Amino acid sequence: MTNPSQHLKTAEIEKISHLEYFNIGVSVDCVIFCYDDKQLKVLLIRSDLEEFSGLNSLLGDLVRPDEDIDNASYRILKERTGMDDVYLEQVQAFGAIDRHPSGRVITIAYYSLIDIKNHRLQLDNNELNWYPVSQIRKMAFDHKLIIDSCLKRLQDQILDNPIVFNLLPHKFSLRELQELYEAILGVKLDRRNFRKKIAIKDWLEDVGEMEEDVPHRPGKLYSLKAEYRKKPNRHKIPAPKALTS
Amino acid sequence: MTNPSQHLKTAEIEKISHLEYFNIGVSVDCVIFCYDDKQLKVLLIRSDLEEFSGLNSLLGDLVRPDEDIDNASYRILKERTGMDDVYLEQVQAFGAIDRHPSGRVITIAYYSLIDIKNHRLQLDNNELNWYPVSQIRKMAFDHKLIIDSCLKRLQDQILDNPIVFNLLPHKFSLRELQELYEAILGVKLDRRNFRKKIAIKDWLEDVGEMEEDVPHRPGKLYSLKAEYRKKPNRHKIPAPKALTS
DNA sequence: CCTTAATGTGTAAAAAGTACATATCTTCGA
DNA sequence: TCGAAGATATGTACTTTTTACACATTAAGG
Repeated sequence: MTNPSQHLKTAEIEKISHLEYFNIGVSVDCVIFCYDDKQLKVLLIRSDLEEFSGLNSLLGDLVRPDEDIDNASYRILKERTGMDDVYLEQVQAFGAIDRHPSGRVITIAYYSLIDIKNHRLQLDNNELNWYPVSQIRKMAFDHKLIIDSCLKRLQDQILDNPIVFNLLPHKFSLRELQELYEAILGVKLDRRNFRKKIAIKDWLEDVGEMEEDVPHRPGKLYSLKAEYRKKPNRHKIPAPKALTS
Repeated sequence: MTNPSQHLKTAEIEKISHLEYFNIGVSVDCVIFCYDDKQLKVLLIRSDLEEFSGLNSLLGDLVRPDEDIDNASYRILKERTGMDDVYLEQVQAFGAIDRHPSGRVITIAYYSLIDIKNHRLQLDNNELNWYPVSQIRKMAFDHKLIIDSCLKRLQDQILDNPIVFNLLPHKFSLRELQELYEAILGVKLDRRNFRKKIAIKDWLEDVGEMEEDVPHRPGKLYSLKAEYRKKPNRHKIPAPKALTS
């Protein structure tokens, strides 16, 4: 009737850590969304595992023992995209026994929203590319499942929380915003009803400018009100804590 | 630009598993809800860690290397309550560096809904008890945070999904159901509007019986329609898979 | 048999969501 | 420079959902 995970004293951890319990790897996988060419896209990399040759996988890495899991996902994002002020949110853990062909690795899935226009990242590396979510089929590992879970979470959140603006430039037109919602939700929306709904939320302010270089009548530009634009916490990597091992 | 978690070949895993990366423990913690005495309660155990002396903690355990994380939470529930056909759902992982005083342990939180009336479990062990959610203050580890997250998830789900019935006996009155919703959501509901809303969902069927032994006019009894009563998947513990270690 | 305490039920008003059409502005090409 | 094309901007009637609210009925208990 006691709880082994509580029971562990320092000495005991040392004793068993290299035996049964601590033989599980923990990784973080990031579903990095962007909005480009009127499509919701995800950043994927060609898998370098033989078992998954020809398939893509998410960006991920093992969590370091002295690293918070949120920080691990920020680190991956920073390493891959160079960006560090991004929206990131944990979705859930995936822990099927055979999800990793090389051993037991439990992964924690995060999704991220970035503005591709502001941060043009170097994709010279042709192993790393953006793929439209709607066209993603087979993936390495359980990554298709992870993407689906993250997309669903995103869809559930955009109606109540002003988060999609992380996918857009600072200034945008209502048409762009509507097309983004349509891309995420996978439905067509009525323009007048959409504008009414957005107006009620009172998230936006008119920046007093108009679209430029569009081949039609330009629309007004808006931006998210500052009060909703709160930066995510700075995720400094803290000094390593003295560990027991 | 490569992904260490993918890179791992069997030999490499063996080489590093006892070094840096695999020195993280993975546990599962269960927020086991029941409904009793018109209150939502959680099953807690007195912590046996010195650091948390006098505090309660959730029921949890380390995940075994050959065990699916969902199965780990079922195992804990089975061990602690004797029940194995329960509603269980993962919420998220908690992975702050210093959340466990004895070392690095990442935990995955689940919540569970059980009907205390049907399965009277032996609480002779006075280290293990039910506590009203509304009265829980300080907890061992980050378990207060975990309980709050699980409660929020539960609150978000009960309006759309017929899951609260896992907390009730097979037959129940609409008053009992309403009181349960009130206990979970922490608000008072209007009786007529509540009944209308439940009627629209069409989840219930009249069992043709009345309450008994109540000190007032008895109400009709209802039960959840069979089509919504789908048992959770049987979670057999699978044969251990050959592992690399 | 009278009191108490709960069950059971409907309607009107307000709010939110949906369907839908016309005038205006800018570009572009004839 | 004029007209056509294509997008912006906007309001209203209709439907659905949500909310607020009161009274007759039933069984238990003294």
